[in-house]
Amino acid sequence: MAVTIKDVAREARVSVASVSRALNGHQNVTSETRERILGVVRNLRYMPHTGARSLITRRTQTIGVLLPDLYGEYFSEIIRGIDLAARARGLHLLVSSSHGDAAEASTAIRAMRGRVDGLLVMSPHADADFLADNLPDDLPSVLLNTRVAGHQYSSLTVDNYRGACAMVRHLAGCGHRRIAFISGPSNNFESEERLRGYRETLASLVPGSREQVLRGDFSEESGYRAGRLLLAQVRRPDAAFAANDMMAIGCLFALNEAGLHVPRDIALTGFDDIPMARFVTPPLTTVRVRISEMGARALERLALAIDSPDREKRSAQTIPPVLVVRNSCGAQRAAAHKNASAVTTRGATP
Amino acid sequence: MAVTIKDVAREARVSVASVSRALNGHQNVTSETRERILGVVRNLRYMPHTGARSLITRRTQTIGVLLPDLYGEYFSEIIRGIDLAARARGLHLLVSSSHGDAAEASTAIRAMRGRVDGLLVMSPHADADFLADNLPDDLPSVLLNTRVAGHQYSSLTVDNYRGACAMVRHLAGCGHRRIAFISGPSNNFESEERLRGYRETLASLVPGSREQVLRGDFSEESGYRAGRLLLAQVRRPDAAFAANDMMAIGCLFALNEAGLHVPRDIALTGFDDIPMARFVTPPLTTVRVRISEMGARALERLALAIDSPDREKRSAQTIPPVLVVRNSCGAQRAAAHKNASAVTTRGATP
DNA sequence: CGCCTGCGTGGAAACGTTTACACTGCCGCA
DNA sequence: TGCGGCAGTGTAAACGTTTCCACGCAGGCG
Repeated sequence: MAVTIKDVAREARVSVASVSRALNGHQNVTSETRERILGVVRNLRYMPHTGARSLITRRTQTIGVLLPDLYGEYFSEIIRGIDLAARARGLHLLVSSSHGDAAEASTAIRAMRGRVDGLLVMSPHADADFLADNLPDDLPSVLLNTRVAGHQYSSLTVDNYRGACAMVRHLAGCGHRRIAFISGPSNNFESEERLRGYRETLASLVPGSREQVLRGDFSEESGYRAGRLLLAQVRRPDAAFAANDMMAIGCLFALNEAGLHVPRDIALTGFDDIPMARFVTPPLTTVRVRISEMGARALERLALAIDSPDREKRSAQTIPPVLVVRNSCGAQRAAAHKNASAVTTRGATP
Repeated sequence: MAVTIKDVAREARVSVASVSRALNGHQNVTSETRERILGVVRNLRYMPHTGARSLITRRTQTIGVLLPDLYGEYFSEIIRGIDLAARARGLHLLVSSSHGDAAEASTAIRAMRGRVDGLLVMSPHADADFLADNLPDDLPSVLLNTRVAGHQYSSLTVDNYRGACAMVRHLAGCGHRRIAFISGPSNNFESEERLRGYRETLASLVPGSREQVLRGDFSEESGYRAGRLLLAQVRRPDAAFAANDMMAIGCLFALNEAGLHVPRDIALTGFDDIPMARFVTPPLTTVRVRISEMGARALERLALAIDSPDREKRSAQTIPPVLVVRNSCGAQRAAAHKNASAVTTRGATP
């Protein structure tokens, strides 16, 4: 049986109230009794039961984090950013991954009731109905890259549309005309926005061009398959733009395997700027999202909302991404070297 | 104010006991009342307060995970594996990173009291004293790659020593004689074991050889610095073995930058087999740890210990790692292609 | 007809804290 | 001397559940 505050009180010959006061640093307890109590606490190796405490204080010092998945560098970076900001504020993290399953996401959120002070939800496949049904309205929440109706929730969203626009503009600027797009999963907000950016920019910038969309699902494997499909075409595009970096890397594998050289034979770009993008050969031209920073920022907003729920202003913030030009698009001659990848902001912030 | 079980009871004109029974699927409640209660639950959008529930049931369905850091693919993979296994068992995850700080690790563990059913601790810098002082002995725990005295705790440990031995043996077998080692942080169990493997195998296999150890800290940056140091030497080694993949990748950058070709000019290998190891050029010869699998296994053991604490047998399991030969060591001619990297078990399992 | 059984339900204790409130001395001041 | 106030401490309620126990009632059986 674990030692409780009562055991400490008995041993120290005081009431539980005094033990509580001593432990929480309240003033109204003599230093003598305080010392005695703390001594007993050490002896008995007493640790307060945080669960019981939070029942009465109504504070858990914990943030619930709901992610669609935990696989790959993208989510790893998100969590890292969140953790960084959480640690700075002494908050703990209860993480859950829903694997794109709405039912699972729903139960995950329910399971958090009473264990967290706020919710950080990243759910690119969620729609307004889902949120309305599942998000407790008494729990401060921040939505991350989630399709959101209006000003009903606090949200932080990467401007995927503009990012994709910037990339297509860049590729067109490099002289590429036949630009293929490797899309993410259907019904995914981020994927859809990136696709939209590709479509519209291609149509407006390269008149008479025909779009070519290869369906992927954000996984390396699907990028590889898309690459194989590209290779099989009679008239290959001169550039491929993958909706995220992992698919670009998978595609790169397929192209290399077939003996093609990127960017000489075909340009290839991605989206996200995961750490790995710098390390592949050639280094990937991509759209930088500052993933961990985004996670940290989301947590900051949530923490603010928790601390002062009264003046919580629910607003939708948009983060402009930034085009990062490396070697895979053929725009750069010089060999890339560490930390010196050129960063261009062309068109990312209008 | 959030809606509680009392509100539901009042609305449904039953006692809280019946509501509880209806919600938990107990038998002794007529289907009529059950329906009525569940209807009210839906109407009021009632969600049970899991915190209050766990106070009385003494189950939280949550596992505490303490990691030294959250940065990079290694930890990302660990978490993924843990999450995978946890989801399969309907368990939640409370994660904490200690950033190598013992005090922080200590408070993190304390903060978990009453919120978790068990603890998964990865703390390569912890010693027996720290564990004895901070690990509650009434809480089932599993230690991951942690220096552990004996049979006092349940633990899962990669055989870093043998892994390093296998790598040095392989490099020597490739004809390399001057083999440098880029070490991890001091006072880190895993780092020390890998260094020991390097030292002993080098001494026994290459008589008259002189070891060369460059001090790193597992970060890419430190690998890069080690690479610069290697380049500055009058008589360069013909192989460098980094204590983890990220340092090998950093080192690779430094070497490439200087115009050296790996493996022609110098062989380079790592440890861990993080996903990225396959994607760099040349693909990295390394020691495969099956990181996510290890995380999953650790969780399985913990879950078992929680379910039947009576017959919990505290034992120290060791996982034999496996040598993965790719191109960076110069042993292989053929171009690597997806999923076809040769896997050799030489010496990994005696 | 009376009693036992069993089923559905309600009352209340318990989980481990925090905290509002009450109490007890003691000190200082009028 | 008497009284107010205050500092230190204790009592008990509260947080939102689960569950033990008791109760009432219906039905079956002797």
